[in-house]
Amino acid sequence: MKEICENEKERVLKILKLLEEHYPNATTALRYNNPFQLLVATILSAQCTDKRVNQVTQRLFEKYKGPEDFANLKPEELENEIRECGLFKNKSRNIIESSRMILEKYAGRVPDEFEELVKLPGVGRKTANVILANAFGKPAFAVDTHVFRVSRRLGLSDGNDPLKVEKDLTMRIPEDYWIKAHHWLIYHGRRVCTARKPNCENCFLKDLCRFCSYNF
DNA sequence: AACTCGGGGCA
DNA sequence: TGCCCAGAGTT
Repeated sequence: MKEICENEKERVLKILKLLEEHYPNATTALRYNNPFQLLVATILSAQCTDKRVNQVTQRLFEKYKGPEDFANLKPEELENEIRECGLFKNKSRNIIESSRMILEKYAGRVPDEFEELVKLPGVGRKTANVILANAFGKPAFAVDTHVFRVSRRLGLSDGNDPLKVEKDLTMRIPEDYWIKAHHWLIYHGRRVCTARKPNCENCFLKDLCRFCSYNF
């Protein structure tokens, strides 16, 4: 039993090492370390590429900096600024309402506790963890659809819901890898381990992957 | 659990 | 041109 666990630990570390080799430039996808600006950028990132979010926020933050600038915007004004990110009506309303809550309830500061963050409209489990990890340097593993799918295929988790996957990943991956691993798994999920037709034949992880072991 | 929001990416 | 998506909220 102990031997199996040791082998599994080694397998996880090998996976991480290969991911690091192949995706050396994985950084925080959204540039902003300022908690509020990261919050806005992360809300915008739903169902949208980070490349486009960065384009939009670069413009946006030249005009509007902090929650006081967003709180009094008319929804239509903000909608026009963020239209290219899609889902703009929801995102606009959520950003404005979150800005107001941050001003009224949190004295203009983005809260640094998970339970408070998820009270903000537009902030769910994934967004809250992105902010905790990247803006506040707190231990958190953000699980999005790519992380969820790829982790399960790799056998990093057998969880059927994002929360269980999150717990498994935090158990199995060393904490100083969490932010990087988040981006590695996303890149891999987009480039190779896609939802419908994963390119297992050319995958650099195929020898270590549960999904491939089971299917080939 | 299924539906909605939505412009952009990609085959 | 049609399908899908680096989520979250509502029913």
